[in-house]
Amino acid sequence: MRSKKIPDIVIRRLPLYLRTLARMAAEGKEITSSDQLAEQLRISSALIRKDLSYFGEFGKQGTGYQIRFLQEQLQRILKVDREWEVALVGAGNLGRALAHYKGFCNRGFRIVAVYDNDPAKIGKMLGNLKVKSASHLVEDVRARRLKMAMLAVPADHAQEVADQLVEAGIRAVLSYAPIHLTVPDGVYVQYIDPVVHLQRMTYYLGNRKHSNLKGF
Amino acid sequence: MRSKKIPDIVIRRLPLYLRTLARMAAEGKEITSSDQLAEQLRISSALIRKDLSYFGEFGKQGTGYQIRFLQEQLQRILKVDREWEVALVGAGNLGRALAHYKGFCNRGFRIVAVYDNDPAKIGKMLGNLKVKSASHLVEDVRARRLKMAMLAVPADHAQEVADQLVEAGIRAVLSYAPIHLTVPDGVYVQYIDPVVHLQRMTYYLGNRKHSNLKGF
DNA sequence: TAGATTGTTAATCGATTAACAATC
DNA sequence: TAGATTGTTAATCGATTAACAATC
Repeated sequence: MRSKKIPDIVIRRLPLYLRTLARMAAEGKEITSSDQLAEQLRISSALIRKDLSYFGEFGKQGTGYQIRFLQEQLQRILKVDREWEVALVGAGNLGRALAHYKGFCNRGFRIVAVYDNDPAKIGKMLGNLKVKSASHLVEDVRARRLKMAMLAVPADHAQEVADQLVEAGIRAVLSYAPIHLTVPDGVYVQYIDPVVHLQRMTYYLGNRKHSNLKGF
Repeated sequence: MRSKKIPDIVIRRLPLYLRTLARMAAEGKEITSSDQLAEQLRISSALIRKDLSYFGEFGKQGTGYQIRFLQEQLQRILKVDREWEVALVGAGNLGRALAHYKGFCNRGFRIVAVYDNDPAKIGKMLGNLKVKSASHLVEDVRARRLKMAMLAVPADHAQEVADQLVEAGIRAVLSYAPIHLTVPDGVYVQYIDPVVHLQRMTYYLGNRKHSNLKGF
């Protein structure tokens, strides 16, 4: 089963399954079905069953899936059955929001260091972390063997910082800068750009205030 | 050309084209080609030409695309050749970061109102906006005829706020809450959940610190 | 048992790519 | 003109769905 290459599009859905399972577990549910998951996620139940079947047989005919068990399996598959230590670069408003965000810790991640190049910010506390000088980034990240980083710096510094992160041994970057980063093979980048998401919706919005006035 | 339904996956790429074009324009370039765009975006040039051809003929054989012109066309298609007024709900750390973010204004969006239900935050300034009570949200948003909103509230309030936004006439929501929102047909939702993005990368990361020790 | 739901196959659907005539 | 690049078609590739035997 693990033998043939699993499509990235399948991998990309697994975190969504995990999130829905967590929700169900929080509601006290113990068992679910591909139909229930499908309804929550607005995809077909066949797709969910097929996705899961790449990795094993996690359900029981006639019953469905044990939520706790399926969570554990997906966490293992996605390698979030552990805690990844993450570096954060950028201690501006966005960096602060990320540093304070409570949602990382129980889903596999913890920010363990914050860097900035602004002397006014270096030394200040962000949550329970002291902001360190970006000049220590490379040696520091390498010494701690960090593999993941979040990038919350202005667009015009993003590539430069990305280069440093790669040099320091970072393998996965979550970038909030609205530019495409160039990185070597084997380094993974995901982007979050709120404007892109907003622009994906405006296409579908009618032009006029009174959209019930069809044709006018 | 506008007659047959355009696949959503095409629409989803247009903002990325727009972003790359903006970058090129900022660098002083005036003309580009599907090959150049493709290289930047790591997709095939044929795909770019095909995507654009859904909407018209924007290039010139032998020459390529006038960057400024293509930007204008894409902005028009995505309806971001205007400024959309956006409501922001949630004045916590994330809300603050969004309120201060400079990247909205020149890409079609402006936050014009901020709401929170925390008495300690109501009345405070967030950037140049005064935080208003969430109790005014519905009448306020409706009166201003706002069509878009950003949701930066804790997960356990997100659905409730989403319901209010829909009631107030909001047609598109960008949600930062890590849960699936249920909304009526005709209301569009996009999600930003950094943990999902992180979890999409860990699958590909080796387990061990010393990943050069193959097999051990 | 009867009912429900899985895992899986084959069919369908849709998206991407290769190729090239048109043409700037 | 010669070279370059578009817009578009047909072929390929990949993803989703429908259906159902297996089985809990």
